[in-house]
Amino acid sequence: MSVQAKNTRERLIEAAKKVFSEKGFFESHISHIIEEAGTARGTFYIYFESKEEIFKEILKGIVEELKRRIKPVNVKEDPIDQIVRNIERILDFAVEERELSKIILFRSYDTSFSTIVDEFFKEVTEMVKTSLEKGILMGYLKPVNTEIIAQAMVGAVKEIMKNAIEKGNIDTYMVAKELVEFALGGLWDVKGRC
Amino acid sequence: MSVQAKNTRERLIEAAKKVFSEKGFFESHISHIIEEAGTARGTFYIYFESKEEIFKEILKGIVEELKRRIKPVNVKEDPIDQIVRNIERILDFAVEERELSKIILFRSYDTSFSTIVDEFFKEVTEMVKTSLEKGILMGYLKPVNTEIIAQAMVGAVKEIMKNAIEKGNIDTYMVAKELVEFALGGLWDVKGRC
Amino acid sequence: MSVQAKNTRERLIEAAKKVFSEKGFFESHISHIIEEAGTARGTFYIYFESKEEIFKEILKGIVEELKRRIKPVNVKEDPIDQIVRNIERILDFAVEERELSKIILFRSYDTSFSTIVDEFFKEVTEMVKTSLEKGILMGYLKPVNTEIIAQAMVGAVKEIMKNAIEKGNIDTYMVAKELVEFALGGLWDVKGRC
Amino acid sequence: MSVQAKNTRERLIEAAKKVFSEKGFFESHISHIIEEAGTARGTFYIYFESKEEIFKEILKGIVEELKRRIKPVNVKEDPIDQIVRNIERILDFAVEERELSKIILFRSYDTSFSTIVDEFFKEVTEMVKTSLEKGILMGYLKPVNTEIIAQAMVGAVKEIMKNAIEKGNIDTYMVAKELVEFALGGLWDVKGRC
DNA sequence: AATGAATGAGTGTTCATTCAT
DNA sequence: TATGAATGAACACTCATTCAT
Repeated sequence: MSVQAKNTRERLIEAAKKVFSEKGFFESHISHIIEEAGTARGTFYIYFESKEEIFKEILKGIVEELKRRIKPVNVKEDPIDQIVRNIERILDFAVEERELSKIILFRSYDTSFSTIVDEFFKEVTEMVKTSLEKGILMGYLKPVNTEIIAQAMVGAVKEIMKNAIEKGNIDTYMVAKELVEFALGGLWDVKGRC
Repeated sequence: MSVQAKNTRERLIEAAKKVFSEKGFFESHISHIIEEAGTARGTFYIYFESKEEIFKEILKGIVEELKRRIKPVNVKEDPIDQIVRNIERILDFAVEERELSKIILFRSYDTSFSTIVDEFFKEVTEMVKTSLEKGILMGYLKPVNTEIIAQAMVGAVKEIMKNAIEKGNIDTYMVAKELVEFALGGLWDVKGRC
Repeated sequence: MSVQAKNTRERLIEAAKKVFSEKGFFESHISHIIEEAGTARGTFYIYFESKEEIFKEILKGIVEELKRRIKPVNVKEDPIDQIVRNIERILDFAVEERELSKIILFRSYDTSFSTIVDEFFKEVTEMVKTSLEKGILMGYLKPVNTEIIAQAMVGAVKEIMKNAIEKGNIDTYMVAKELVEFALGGLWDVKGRC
Repeated sequence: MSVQAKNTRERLIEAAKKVFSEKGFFESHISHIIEEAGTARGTFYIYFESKEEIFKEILKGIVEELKRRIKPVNVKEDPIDQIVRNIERILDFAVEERELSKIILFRSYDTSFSTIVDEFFKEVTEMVKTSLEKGILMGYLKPVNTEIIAQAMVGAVKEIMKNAIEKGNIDTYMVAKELVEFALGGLWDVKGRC
């Protein structure tokens, strides 16, 4: 694959990301992508077998990047801060890569692709659940229904991501911190209660 | 409109709900709907102007039903219990009307329809935000960033709904209660802290 | 056939005339006709076998009426005046029955119907041709190419009819006279020529 | 646009001319045109946006060609001969381009297209009217009702055109001359009258 | 590698006609 | 007679994909 070719492929991917993020899978047409990329119709099919393929590649890229941003919590440092940082990095992705984030959070895609995204969120939910269980076992956390609470927490972050995409420039660290504090401390004002 | 006609229309709506919930808007075709309903092609167009129209009607129905299930919290009774009941009713919808719930939570639809659903969730978020502000003012709740927390809570319920749809028979009251307790009390085990 | 029935049939015919005159054959739909007539869909098919049939009936009615208005020229009275009167009556039809006239002069219809109208105009052309031949034989008229001139005269009247339909209230006798005088005397100003 | 493309487009136009001339606008279907042209369905839509578009293009072409054949009468040469030549060229069009002529003179088309053709004939009528007025002012022609006579003359030529289309090979110069002589001299045999 | 003209299966939609009530 | 719900063949148009150059 020559440099030129690599450029063409890259151009198509970038174009597709833009188009998919604006219109979703179904309302994006090959004509939109090649027009945006400035290539001919046939050129698209040199690099990609189908519309499905390029979409899947983009989708997998998004999921990989998101996974990369979630780092396992180690015991050497403050676990709470590590969780905040993980959420911060996820929100950063929403802000930095608005187009890509839109694709998985706002835009519609073929039922057959859902597994890719759903799988990812399920994995994350499982991770959170395991962490909660650990925290409970260690006596730090209340003995909650970990499955439910894990789902709730993932749903919460997703929704905040959506808002981050729309708002654009938010203080992701602050938001992540607020979220974690809320999850840990809850809403009750306990000042005078103990 | 005769009884027949009402039945036919109803049959088409029911068929469409099923088809849309399985395939989403784009991959659902008129042929699928009429086959499911057992009517002729032309019959569909007696009752609906287009595929868009019937989808919109179904979407609006879902949103209306969800709104109906969210009752304003009054001061005469325990507010916490009322919130739990609201969430319970929403989760009940996910369990009772799995197909309809799938449409708005899992399936893809035309960008032009998103507003209907998005508007609804924005309204709910706004409601939650206002409630939080009231609780803070009355000194019951901590002074949190109400916008962020409201979004987080709505996202949490959405995610739990998704799980309810998939799981099928869950104890919605218990789940709602768990969720509210988590939101109020947080995760920190405070037994020995005060 | 009861009186009621006759009324229904008549109502459908009148409605069809109006609709056909506005939209032509192809863009007129059964729904337009029954809406205008205030009958049910099925009622239409009690009285007419098809859209074609009712159109044909109307078309034939128009042609019959036009034929009725063209009276053979007799030798007892001034032949020129009789011709003027014939043309006047044709133009009167255009003015009195604008809708019907529109159908044959402006609106589009199925190729299979053209014969009905074309036949009529051909007959008229033949009549004019025969008259011209007679006039030439009797020495009143110049020895022209009767076929060409007959066609020209029929075409002239058709075009004047179209104008009569559009203008609405014109002095049809005057126009008919002007036309005949032109045909007989031509345009050359011969005042000083003989 | 490549040579191929131009050929394909041309082929479609030629096919459409043939089909439209045989069936009129409404009874011509895309399938007829592409079958005649020997292209695939989609190919049609590469070159034309819709059935309406290709029809309009053809219609406009006809009107343009007809306009091209009507040359303004100049004073340097015999005006009568120039008029004869104009009519001759119009009749030549009917003979040379029978298919195209059929489209505007015999075949049915959407009401929305009529303006294109009507406009043309109105323009021509206006031209004739102005010429008549000039002739009257210059004392060559009798003071007739120019509007009526102009219409009559246009209608006459239209009808002769129709005949030319059907007959096929006629002496267009002779017919044009006959027509003009008739218009100028009328039918009265004036041999013994002055 | 790159092009872009050509393809054709597949969509939504229309509308004259039928028929049970 | 009258109704109007139901029918389905037929139509214009779309768009992912192919392939000769």
